[in-house]
Amino acid sequence: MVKVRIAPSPTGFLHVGTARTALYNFLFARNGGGKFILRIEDTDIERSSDEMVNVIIESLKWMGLHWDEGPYFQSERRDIYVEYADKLLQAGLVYPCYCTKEEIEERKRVTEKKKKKKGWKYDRRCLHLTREEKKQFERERASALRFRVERASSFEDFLHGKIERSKEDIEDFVIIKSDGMATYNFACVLDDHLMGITHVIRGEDHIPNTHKQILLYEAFGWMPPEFVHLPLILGPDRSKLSKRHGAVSVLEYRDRGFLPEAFVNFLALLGWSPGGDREIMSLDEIIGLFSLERVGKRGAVFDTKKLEWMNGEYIKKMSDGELLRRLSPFIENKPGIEEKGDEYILRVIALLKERMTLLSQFWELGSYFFIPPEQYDIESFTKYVKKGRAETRKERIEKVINAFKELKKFDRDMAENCVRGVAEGMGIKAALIIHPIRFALTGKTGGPGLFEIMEILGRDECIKRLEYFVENILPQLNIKN
RNA sequence: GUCCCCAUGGUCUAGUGGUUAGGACACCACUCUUUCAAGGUGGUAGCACGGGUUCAACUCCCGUUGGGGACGCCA
Repeated sequence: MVKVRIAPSPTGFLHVGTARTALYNFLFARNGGGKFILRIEDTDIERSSDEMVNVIIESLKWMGLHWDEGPYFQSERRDIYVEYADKLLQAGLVYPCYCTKEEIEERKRVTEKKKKKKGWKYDRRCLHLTREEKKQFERERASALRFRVERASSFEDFLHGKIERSKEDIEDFVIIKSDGMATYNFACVLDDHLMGITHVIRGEDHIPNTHKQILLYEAFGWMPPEFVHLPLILGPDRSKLSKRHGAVSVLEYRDRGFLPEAFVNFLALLGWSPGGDREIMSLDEIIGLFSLERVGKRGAVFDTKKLEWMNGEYIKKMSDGELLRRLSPFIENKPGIEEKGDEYILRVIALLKERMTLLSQFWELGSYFFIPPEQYDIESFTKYVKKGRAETRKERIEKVINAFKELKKFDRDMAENCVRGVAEGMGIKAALIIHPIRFALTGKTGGPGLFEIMEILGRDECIKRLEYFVENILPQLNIKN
């Protein structure tokens, strides 16, 4: 049975790239009936935080990636790492290193300056210490443990095939830090082996690490797992996606109004394709279709525009009731929401959902259903008037108000007949009067059909807003009648 | 700089030796409409280059170029 893991580090929020890695691991496990485990790689005690652990967990849950085991914490497995490190020490495969960070940095700086290029490798100073020097250091300094690299490393990557690296290109790397904690490479190998991980699916930026890890597997005499190095997710400039490209935190996407379904669907397609033309797929469908063979080798640019499009597709397909639930965090504290109630909001959702691409747009697009316009987009409206497509004579709008006052019933058809009737009576095209009315009611020049808006607002509210408009806004327009 | 990875339109991709190189996003135009979206129709745009292999290369091999990644007692 396959067993995979996602191993994020709680030194920051869950990154979009890590999220995609998590997703592919999850998909691979679910598709093959295997296990997906969560392991928190918090060997950097300084930089790890409980808060970030929670953020990671919340992010994975939001995406619907449920794990079967864990979370395991590497910070709790320290004794295991030390025990295994000791085995390597006994076997003479690792040696204590007393160099301080500063000393190493200094030697590195000097060497690189002399060679006029980058590419420092630990100089093995502590491997060649005399007995006396060693004794001296042992008394004065804490030691780290370095792995003695004596052979080349080679492994078969699932996606890339054979990847090799000569021993000259691998430095003697630290496996136990001077604080006694394992480094990433060491903890990772031990855990992957001890936890029975069969496939290590991770980002391509780990390829250099893999060579070190292979050496460790060999040192212990263990079978390494299958390695699958996924291409990276790129920013618009084709470099590794990072904060400077904009939002990279999963929760940020949630908060901006993306649906997890859309987010996951989009991420799945960033580097994988089911073949053919399918794009909109549920998580279950993706699980059924997923295979590592169909994962590409090319880094993919994270295209927010397409994500937004996809999100809009999901919103449009979603039932109004479900949408109401999803919308709640975005509107619960807005004015008028509480008073109007779900029934009313549902009617607004029906009008707005085909115009929304993000959940957060509901309020921007339709706040006027709940409170009178706070702002009127006079600039846009003026353009309209100048094109001769809107009428702004006070009397004409007043005629509509009066006609409305006569109406006993008020639904979209009544409102429409009424407005069109007034226009006809004045001998002008209905559109000329429709535009200013929309503007008076909503403060905007675009939006759902005017008569549908009217039906929801109700007769009295329409009259109120029209009167307010005639008195207070129209004079500001500064347009000759 | 060294090592490693990659290469189909602006972006995500289908393609697996013989295709008018297909789809989606974005963009443009038209259409629909009271507006904005959505929808419909159409359009611009691509196999990085050079050598091989082959009757035949986008597809296979090599090189060049270009892009990216790693070079931490971070993960």
